[in-house]
Amino acid sequence: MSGARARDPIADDGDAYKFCSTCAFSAACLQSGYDKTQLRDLHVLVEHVGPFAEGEHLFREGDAFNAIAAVRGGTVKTYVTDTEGREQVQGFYLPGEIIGLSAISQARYPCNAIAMDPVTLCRFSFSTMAELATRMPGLQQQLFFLLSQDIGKATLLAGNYTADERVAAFLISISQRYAARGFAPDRFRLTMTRTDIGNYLRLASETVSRVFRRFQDEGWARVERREIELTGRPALELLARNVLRT
Amino acid sequence: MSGARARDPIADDGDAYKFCSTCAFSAACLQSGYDKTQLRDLHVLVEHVGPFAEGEHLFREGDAFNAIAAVRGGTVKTYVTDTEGREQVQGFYLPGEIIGLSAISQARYPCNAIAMDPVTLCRFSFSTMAELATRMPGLQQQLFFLLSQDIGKATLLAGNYTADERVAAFLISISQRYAARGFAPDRFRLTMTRTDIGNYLRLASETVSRVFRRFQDEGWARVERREIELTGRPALELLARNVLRT
DNA sequence: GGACACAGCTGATCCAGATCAGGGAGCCCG
DNA sequence: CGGGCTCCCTGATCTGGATCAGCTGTGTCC
Repeated sequence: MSGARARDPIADDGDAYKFCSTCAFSAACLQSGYDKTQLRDLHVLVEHVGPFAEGEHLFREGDAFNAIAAVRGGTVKTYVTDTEGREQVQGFYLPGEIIGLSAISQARYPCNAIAMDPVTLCRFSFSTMAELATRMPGLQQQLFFLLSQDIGKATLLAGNYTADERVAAFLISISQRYAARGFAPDRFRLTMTRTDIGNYLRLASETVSRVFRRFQDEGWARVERREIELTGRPALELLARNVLRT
Repeated sequence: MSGARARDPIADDGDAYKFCSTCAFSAACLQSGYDKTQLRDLHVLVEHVGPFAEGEHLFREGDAFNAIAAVRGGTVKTYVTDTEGREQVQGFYLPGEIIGLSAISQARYPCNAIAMDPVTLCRFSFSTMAELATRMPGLQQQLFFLLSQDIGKATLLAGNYTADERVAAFLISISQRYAARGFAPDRFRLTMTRTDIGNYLRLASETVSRVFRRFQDEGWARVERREIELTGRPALELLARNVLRT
């Protein structure tokens, strides 16, 4: 059934003493040295929410911030709209990844978040979590880690890259992130349109199409509508190297 | 003497119970409710280092990370070099701003940091600070705040903007950051070359020159080598609006 | 003072990717 | 089943900013 699994990645259920295995917080959990009471504290503040339907907003720019959330299933897109009404996609969030960290400093969400397909979340009250983090150094570390990681991620796309480099980095990044959560890395289904990818990579959707075609002609990928198969990883990784800094 | 102050911004000295007034950590200090012992804890881990000479590296990509630092005086540039040897500037840090937060997640600095002019720093051991943060919720909050703020900053430059928008945003941002620390906002001296500005904004240095000239012709700024005077703030702010999201 | 290096400016040309235009394929709904 | 979506693809043209080339002004070192 690994084919089916690759097509519809969803985090497995956690239980009272274990996080969903894909979750970015599982690392905090895996650290030994906490008694069950503390783990229960951490679990108590998790609230499973959703499903949100495709196109539904999880939050909007300016909404009061009080919770961060881990994606359990589905894909979330965050974006802002500029004064000319053009959409700038800030990120895509796959199962196991954390949304909302950039909202801490302003106490309001600085962007909109929308479900690309049916989305379920684990929501954590941020203030409760921060309070708990003062008693659980491992949790505090994990929060620092996640925040710092997001700075790095945001910095990557700010660079000066060609369309080929950007698209390759996009594919390799998606692939790596699926792989890290245990999903098939070389075959997956994109949940977003070419326009969304373009708005994320700062390219026109036509350019995204053309680069996909070029990659296919080179034998580096098979692209059929949203179905992607990576057939020439090394070449793509070489292109992506500058962007991803690997 | 405010003219002289504008030309050479430097943070005032702190003392045993007070941070330098420009420092990003002063907020944690201003919060009431801590006894002097705790404040002393915080001060004890501050190490004044420098001065670093112009062109000297504060750290290099790959160096082990153990401390974050607040700029006390001077300007710091962070940058990476791509596979073709081209420099990508990631940021400029003015007095009061914090360097090194993006290193937390990897335990190594992900970029180089170099002094643009004589630089002095307040260096804080990060592990000690994190440990202290478990006992000082205000400090923990401040760290979360700073990290989250950096995510937002990094996101800004990733957008899709014209050369005019980028340069205007650069000038307004520098101006606002000086203003926030109590320095003259409409008249300042850039410490970096046109090439550095271009590498930061993802523009050729020639383009930066041409945009400066255009701004001058429009009467929005007086530019003479590195000396800048903003004479048409509203127009520049309008241009910068999309980038800075204000 | 003279020679050299480097920062900055400006003009001419080029090009990657945007924009414009049109066409086809899958999909939902009456 | 047909009509009208939206998404995606592809070709033609345009353009903002890069690149190339050359010049000027300002240190700085001998």
